[in-house]
Amino acid sequence: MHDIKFIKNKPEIFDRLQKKRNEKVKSSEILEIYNKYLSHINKIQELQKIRNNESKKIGLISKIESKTKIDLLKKNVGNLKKKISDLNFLADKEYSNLTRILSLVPNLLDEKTPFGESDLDNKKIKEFGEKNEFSFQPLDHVVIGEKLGLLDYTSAAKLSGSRFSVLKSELALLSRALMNYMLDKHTKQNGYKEIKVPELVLKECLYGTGQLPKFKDDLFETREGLWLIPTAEVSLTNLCREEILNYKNLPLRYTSFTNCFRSEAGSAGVDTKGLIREHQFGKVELVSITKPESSMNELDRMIECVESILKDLNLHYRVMELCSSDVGFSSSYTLDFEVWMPGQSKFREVSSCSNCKDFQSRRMKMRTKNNETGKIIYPHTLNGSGLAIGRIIVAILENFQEKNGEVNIPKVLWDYMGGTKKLLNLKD
RNA sequence: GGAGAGAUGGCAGAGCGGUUGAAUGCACUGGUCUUGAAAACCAGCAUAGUUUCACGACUAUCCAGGGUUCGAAUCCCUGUCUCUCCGCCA
Repeated sequence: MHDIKFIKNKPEIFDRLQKKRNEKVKSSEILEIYNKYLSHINKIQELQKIRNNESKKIGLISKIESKTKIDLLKKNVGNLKKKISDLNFLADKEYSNLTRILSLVPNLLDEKTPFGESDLDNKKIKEFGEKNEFSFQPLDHVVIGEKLGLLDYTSAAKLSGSRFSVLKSELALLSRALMNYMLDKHTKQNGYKEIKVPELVLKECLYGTGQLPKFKDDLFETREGLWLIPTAEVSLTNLCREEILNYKNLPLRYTSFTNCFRSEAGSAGVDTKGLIREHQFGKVELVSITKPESSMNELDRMIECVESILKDLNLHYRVMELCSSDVGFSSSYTLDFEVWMPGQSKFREVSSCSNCKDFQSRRMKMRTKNNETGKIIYPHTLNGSGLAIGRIIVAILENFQEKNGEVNIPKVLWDYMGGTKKLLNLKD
């Protein structure tokens, strides 16, 4: 949510940065509604002041004055009440109009975010490792998994239809190993606090992080009005919704493994089979809540935490700076991590790290009191995948496959795999 | 799901329908004292909004939404949540 006073004071910046996103909103229409609202509010407060004074007067003189005189006073206040409630009705109308519009306006882009018209304009800022050499034609993860008898899409379709997976035996274990390894890394080495959170949340949470009201169609809603989270960012960030956080405790760093649920409404026909794009997938998430001035440093730190995992796994990846058309609704500046997938001959996103600045904290009324100034301020929120389990499984299957169809497990996972170092082809 | 109790400032916890935005304690901030710290003492300390160059003034808020009243933290209704007891259940 935007600070209306910012729009009022710096309309040209607001308009320029929204235009950079290709958004149509104009500060002028927003301010017009806001000014109408203010004029009602001013009148209301004036009348309320009179009402309060008159009521106090009645209380004071009620024991001395005659009944008729008091009744007259009461009648006058009664008239005021009617005017006040009429004006309140008008003010409420303008206010809900204002919030309805503002709730659909995306975050202001950071000046660092490059301009671009599609994901083709994203800028590569870093690359680590290099493409594996294969003496044979590397296979896609679905083929590898099915050949090994560890991925079962017939069963998945029987249970839940398309965009679901059934993982078996060592592959199910690999999924669990990755979760444990990543959580251990983030809690023991990277300073994050592990939290186990609900995966069904109230709509207020989704409003707070920015998925609602605009992206309703991407989410699953239950009959009871609870919503399945599309990412643990929702649950973790909303832990601090409507809180005044202790300034001294910042930054807060949370990590959690959850299942994530996405309807994938807009991606019909794309990646319909496999672990790349599923309705349900596991992900370890990182969330940081920081003082405003240190959020960009925190993003750098978060990136290192994500990189530490990719390096451990020995994966070839690149870091992309998202351009203006590709940065998400709530984010101001985003970096994506893409891992090379030889079976598909392309880089695929496995993590996205965003600085949402005070956009989410304003939406969810998360605040903190600056000790030095005594002012109430909005902290900055950041989130990053650390990482998406399904896509990392794809990366492992495709990058470490051998000619006979077997797959080597990265060394850091051996202990987590109970000593299993390789996915064996037991069929042949 | 049934029966009862409750929801007040960062936390704990008072509060007769009329200067109660709200006692008190803790926490927090500043000061005195101390080599430093602790302790003690003194002072400050809710949030949102309007208005003002500023000091300030004003308005709203005691879970949420309605209602009664000239006036509600205080009375009434509805909802949400929490706790205790019973039932059911991973």
